[in-house]
Amino acid sequence: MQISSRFTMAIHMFACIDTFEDQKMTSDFMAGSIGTNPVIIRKLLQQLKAAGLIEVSRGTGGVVITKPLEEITFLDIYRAVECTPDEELFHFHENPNQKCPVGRNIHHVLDDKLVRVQEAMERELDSITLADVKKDTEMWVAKEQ
Amino acid sequence: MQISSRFTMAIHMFACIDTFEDQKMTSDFMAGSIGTNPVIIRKLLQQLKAAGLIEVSRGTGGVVITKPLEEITFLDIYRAVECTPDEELFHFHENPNQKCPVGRNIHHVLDDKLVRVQEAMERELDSITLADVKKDTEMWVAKEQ
DNA sequence: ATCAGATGTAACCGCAATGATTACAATAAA
DNA sequence: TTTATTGTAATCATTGCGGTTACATCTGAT
Repeated sequence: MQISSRFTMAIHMFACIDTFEDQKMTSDFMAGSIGTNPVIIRKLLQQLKAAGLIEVSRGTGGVVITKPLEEITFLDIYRAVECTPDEELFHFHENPNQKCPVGRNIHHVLDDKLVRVQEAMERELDSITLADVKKDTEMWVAKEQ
Repeated sequence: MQISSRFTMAIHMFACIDTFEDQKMTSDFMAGSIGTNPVIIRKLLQQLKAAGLIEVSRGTGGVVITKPLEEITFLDIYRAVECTPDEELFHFHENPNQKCPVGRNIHHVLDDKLVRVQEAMERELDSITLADVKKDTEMWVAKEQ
């Protein structure tokens, strides 16, 4: 299974908010840039707001990023929009047979290994920030000229 | 989204095949240990066979692991049973607006970063082998005495 | 006070993947 | 030939995703 496109959409949203800093950013505008529906954007806005990453102005519209870009990591965004049960990357089969020596111990054997994999992934997510996105966006846009 | 339980089920299957090496291993037995249906097991057997990790004896039953356990990594198993489109961990939103400077460049900006995260995860998956599982299974089973 | 333009949110829809289940043909060995 | 097993198709319920419509709510401007 893949990580849902909410993650890349959320990063795209931040890129819009920052790139068009001088304009009032609306869910309609972002939906247009991302190629989706404004309601999808508003749901993501709520998730990002709940995570404390943005503030949204009701009625008037407009979004403000609440922290410096270098303090918002991909992991922050991933956790904000990816609703994984118990934050667990791996779904463990739920009824191993306790009467079988393998079934009885499979969790003991695997849990730490799965955690290692998840942590490796999260470490890398945590090492990338929106400042990196800003820098590279500006670079690619400049390259267009 | 979570990685499907096929992954932990497949590892559990290998643990069964190895632990009960002296017995003929059937899909019924493994289904009993894992707590699922024999048909689920047989589909997984087909995927593991297609990946060249096992051989299955039709008619009579029985499974043979085709390589030394230390040569089968979690990444091998992950790739065998987890059917992700194009092996891509992240699902990218599909219609970024080419008329918007952000939408036009978002792939350029993000692709390498997403690859870094995926590679970090796969590197860790590749560092764990079935030999590790065998060792720890034996340890935990011994601890029961 | 009203209006225009936003957000917030509920209620659906269609689609796809997962895991489970039944059924049965094909196979191999006793 | 019988028996046990695999291979596989068909079906099902559930879940999550992404999309869409509808509408209440809010805010600032006129």
